[in-house]
Amino acid sequence: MTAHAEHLAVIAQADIFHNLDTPALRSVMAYAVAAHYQEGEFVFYQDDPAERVYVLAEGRLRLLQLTPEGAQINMGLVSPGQAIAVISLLEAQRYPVSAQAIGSALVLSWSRRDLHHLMIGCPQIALNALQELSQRMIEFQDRLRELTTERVERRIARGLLRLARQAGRKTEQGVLIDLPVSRQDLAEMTGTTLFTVSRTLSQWEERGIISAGRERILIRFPHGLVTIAEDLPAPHPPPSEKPSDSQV
Amino acid sequence: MTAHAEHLAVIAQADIFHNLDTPALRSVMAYAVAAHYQEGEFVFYQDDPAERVYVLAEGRLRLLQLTPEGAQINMGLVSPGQAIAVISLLEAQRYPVSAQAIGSALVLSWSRRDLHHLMIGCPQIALNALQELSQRMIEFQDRLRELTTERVERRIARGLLRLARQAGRKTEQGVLIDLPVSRQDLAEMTGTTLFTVSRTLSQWEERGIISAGRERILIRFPHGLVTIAEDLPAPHPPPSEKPSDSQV
DNA sequence: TGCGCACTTTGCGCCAGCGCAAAAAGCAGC
DNA sequence: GCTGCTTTTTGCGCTGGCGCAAAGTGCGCA
Repeated sequence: MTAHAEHLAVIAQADIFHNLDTPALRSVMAYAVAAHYQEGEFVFYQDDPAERVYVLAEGRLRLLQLTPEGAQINMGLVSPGQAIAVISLLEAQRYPVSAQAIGSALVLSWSRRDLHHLMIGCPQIALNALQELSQRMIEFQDRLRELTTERVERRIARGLLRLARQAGRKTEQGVLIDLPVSRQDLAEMTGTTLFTVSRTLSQWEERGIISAGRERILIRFPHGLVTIAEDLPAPHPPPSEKPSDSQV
Repeated sequence: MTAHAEHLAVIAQADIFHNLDTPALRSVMAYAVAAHYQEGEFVFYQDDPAERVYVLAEGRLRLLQLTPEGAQINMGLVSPGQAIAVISLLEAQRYPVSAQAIGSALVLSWSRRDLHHLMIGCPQIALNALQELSQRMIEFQDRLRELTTERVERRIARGLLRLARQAGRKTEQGVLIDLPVSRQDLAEMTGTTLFTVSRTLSQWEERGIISAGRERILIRFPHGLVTIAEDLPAPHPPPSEKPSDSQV
């Protein structure tokens, strides 16, 4: 389905189309194709020929990579305004990951040809894309470093903080991860197993740092997580719900 | 030092300046600054304000990232023609890694302003940069996946194969890694310790797959490494030097 | 030719985190 | 409220790979 005028605002919000003037935005829109996806549907599959560049308008996407053995790891979360599959700009490439909708999602996309054409006419788009990619690159470098040098507990703490940043919603209880996140998901994101994640979360729950349920995590005391992530000397014990463990 | 005409050929070779016409190349050159570095010198340091984009003309660079604890990991190798620190295009960023010369190196660089200006005038440059970044992104994703899902031995095998691809020189003995690579370096690249690397290489040496010395690695039987990297059922034993272990 | 340094090997002990199995707890649909 | 499915917890055993110490080796330099 071709994009309508209603999508113009969305396009203007996207990182990759920042700082474009209205005529430019209009021509971007003219080439856009919009599509809806339901929970669990795939926007594209890893290893398929990369032909379109996507921008997420609404909802969230999960990026998955399959290992040769069939195991699956979570390469990241896409929030509205982000572009994915920029690799499609190059000829004869394949998608390096699969993109799957979490909940329902609205996605805009452009063919390689069209976006290439738009970029030539409006280099700012290419610069924006470069910007976005660079940022993501840095994030990857950090994850890589964490993975090679840090213990599991720290990695999980960081993973949770990252999630909170990307999909956290403040409530009076604390920061709620506004997504169904299973222990398995967290394990994939941090390079460990669901067992270890489960044990670690339970431990944090006892300490009052978080409060976790089935595919639901509430961070009650974010600073506690930061402490673990940065390996600081444990600060004040968190404001626990329970009356007084230490005084009994 | 400002670039001279002699650098034009180098510039034309760089991935980021592919497919430019001669006038464009000339203006690129007009803004370039060339600099030489000796073994071990740093082109830039992590966390310094990112102000220039670099293209390696000759030699090799090592990208290093420091952990908060002071440990250091090897984030990659830069070969001639590659661009680094593209992040500098954005305002107010800092270099996410340090870049250090291996042997002597010739580096061209452009200021944020100038390169930005060049890209606006010639969008192809931005597209090329996007291309280069995308490729590197995929490599990072792969490393990330390997790190979370694969055993140490496989990671070392892959690391070695990657090195061979980037800096391998064919000889009649096999593929020689044309760089001083210590066990420590390999350990940083693959997320393990120099002890484990040492043990693993010794083992491979016994099997005749490689032949290693002080900061020197010769891959005698690349297929053996591939076998390990892909976890295939061990193929023919390698054509060992030693007369006949199995028949004695 | 010999010294000193940096890199490498090897032995030994240990434990963080994995892997599995089985039980428990949520959740959804009927 | 019951049934069945998915997610989560927990116990237990195990081992890959780390960490350290000490000895060995190759290389550059005087």
